[in-house]
Amino acid sequence: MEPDELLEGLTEPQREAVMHTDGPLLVIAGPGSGKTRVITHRAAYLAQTITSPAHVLAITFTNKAAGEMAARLERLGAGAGMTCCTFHSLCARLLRIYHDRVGLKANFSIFDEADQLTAMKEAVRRVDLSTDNFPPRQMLNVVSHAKNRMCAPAEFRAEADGWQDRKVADVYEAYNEVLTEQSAVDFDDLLIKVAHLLADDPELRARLEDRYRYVLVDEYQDTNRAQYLIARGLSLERCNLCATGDPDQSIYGWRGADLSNILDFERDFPDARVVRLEQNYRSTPQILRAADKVIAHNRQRKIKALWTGNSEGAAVTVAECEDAQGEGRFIARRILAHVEAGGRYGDVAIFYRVNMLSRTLEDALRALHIPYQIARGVAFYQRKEIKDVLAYVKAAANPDDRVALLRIINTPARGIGKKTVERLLAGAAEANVTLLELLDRLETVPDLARAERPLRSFATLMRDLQATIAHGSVQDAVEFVVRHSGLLAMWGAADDDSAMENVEELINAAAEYDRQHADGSGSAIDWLQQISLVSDVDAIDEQLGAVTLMTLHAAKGLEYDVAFIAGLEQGLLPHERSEIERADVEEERRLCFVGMTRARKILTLTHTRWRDFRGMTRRTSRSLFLRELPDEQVEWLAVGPDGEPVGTGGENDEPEIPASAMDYLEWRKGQLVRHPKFGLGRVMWIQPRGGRTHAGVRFTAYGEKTLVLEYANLEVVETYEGDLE
DNA sequence: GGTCCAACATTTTTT
DNA sequence: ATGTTGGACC
Repeated sequence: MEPDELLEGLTEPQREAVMHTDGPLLVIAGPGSGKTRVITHRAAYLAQTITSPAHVLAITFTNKAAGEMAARLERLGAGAGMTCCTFHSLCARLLRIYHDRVGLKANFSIFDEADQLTAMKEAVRRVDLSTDNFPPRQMLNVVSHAKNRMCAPAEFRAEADGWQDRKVADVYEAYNEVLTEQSAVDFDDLLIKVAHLLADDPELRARLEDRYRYVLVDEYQDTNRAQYLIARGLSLERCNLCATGDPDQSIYGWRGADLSNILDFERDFPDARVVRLEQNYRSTPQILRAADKVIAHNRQRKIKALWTGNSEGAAVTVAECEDAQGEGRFIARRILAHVEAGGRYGDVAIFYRVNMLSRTLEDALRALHIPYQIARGVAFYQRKEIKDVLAYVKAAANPDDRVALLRIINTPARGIGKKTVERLLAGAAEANVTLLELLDRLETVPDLARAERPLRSFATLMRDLQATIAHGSVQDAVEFVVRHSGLLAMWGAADDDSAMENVEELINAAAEYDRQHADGSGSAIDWLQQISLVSDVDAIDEQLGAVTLMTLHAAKGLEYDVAFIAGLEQGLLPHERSEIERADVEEERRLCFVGMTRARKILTLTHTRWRDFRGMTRRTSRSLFLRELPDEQVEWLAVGPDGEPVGTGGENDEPEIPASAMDYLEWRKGQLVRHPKFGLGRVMWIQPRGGRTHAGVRFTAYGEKTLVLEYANLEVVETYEGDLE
């Protein structure tokens, strides 16, 4: 496509953004304002007018977005040679090249969450602390936060306030050591190591800036400090940084995203051009107005004038359902109605705040035979059988990766027990060799006794696997593991068909990778890297013709004709963590805003009166955000248990939220109670837990249920004339 | 050294 | 409710 053609059909501000070639550019783009189109056309325009594609770097938020951008560029005839990727994959690639400058080997591992947890446990133990007082999970959070702020252990210690903090600094330092020993990095390291590389090596920085002369960063509102430094580092001299984003869609503050990156862009680049895209081409006025009304309640916000020229559509619907099952049925029926009216399943998405909610929704969809897919790419790779297979490949590809090797040294059980492993670890530490190397000189390890024989055959297995990896395809490597590791026999013995099916899928994925790298550019390490960096949305397939389920976080950047948001309840959206721990209700509101603005034509928000949570039922109250909707053009429905509307909802008949536990001292074992939904029952047990009071109540009609007294809205029944049991 | 069961905490969101 | 962990037992 010719440069002029790239400008066709663009509005004035869009054209301005596309044609701004040199110098800093900030595009503040409201939802549905054609942002993707603008950055794609701008990248193509750059590549065709003043530089070659090889000098353009486009950084997106997910691999999927990167892939789509590459595909669009190709359609525009400007794709070849351009780099489209995420921050993480860019950094991983750079580190494969410049690994020695940051103390890594070329075949370094990328630790996923589970690996990180294992490493953290070791770190806590190593500094002689108890995992009870320093929970590894929590430590990882603290460390990740520090890393996102580019705060190294030494600085962390300098800021430390009190004994506890200093100990955490020790843990942080030890954790990094544990990773480095294994030539491993975590997700945050990918970013901060590259950020440091750029800061500490001016010559290399200049070379990279020359390589990537034009940098585009999408979803800039969700970048953290390290990502900011990388973007800045790559545009230090030429300042050819184009950032696009929307402060109202910043939803990753909990992950260290720093809104000031986008808010201070003009201060960072005083001569920055700022383009605002405020016209929405996506949604009906009803949807946009509702979303705008909600987001307007945020106080820390720059006012943005969202408007649309789209024609009027249906009112936004709010449905109050009895419980999660009713909610699922309601949504499923609506989807069916949409399809009966000529719509397609693929037009529809269901969003929710927490993954847990997908379960009942899935049940409801399945019951009505509605095809669906869940955006959950990572979940597949977290399955035990998949992790086991991958651990073999990892351990062979990076012999320093102790976490991987220890995972599989006795999986399946082959007679290498805890004692033996301890001896091996001690032997490896003493001889300063990797475990894998030690396996080739077992004679130096004392007291192996009957473990020696399995060790020798394990050593042979791993050597053969390494040879397969070196000479064969990725598929060969995976198949070698499945065939020779004994895993297959283990699943067979356990009658675990799903494990075998999943591994089949893994082999397919490996084969697909091989096909895409038929030119010999692939490697097992690269494949593993790709897997480490998949995101949930990467798994979704628009062509599938199925309803798509995903979290609100995953929904960013996507759009659907018909969108549902489930679970608009206090404690869920906004999530209770944000209400209590931090004053982050505004981020929750932005999340709600993101969800609402995904819809093109029909937006339906649902909530339930009762919600099951960790095995107990509790009364809910309507989300704050529902109260913030406009009065006009919102239809309030009350939905019966079967999922059919039974009237108008929206009245305020709700119980006032949490009464203190003190009010419930009257509850005793054996007490007769009446529940508004389950009817008559008897209290079987009471147990205070975490500031709430849990109780088991046996209902005449519904059997025994576990309830939270503070939420359950129970009524004491003093005398009862009838027959209870 | 391996297996099985019970107690326990837990997850909000994700590269 | 579900998954993990550690301890008892084979």
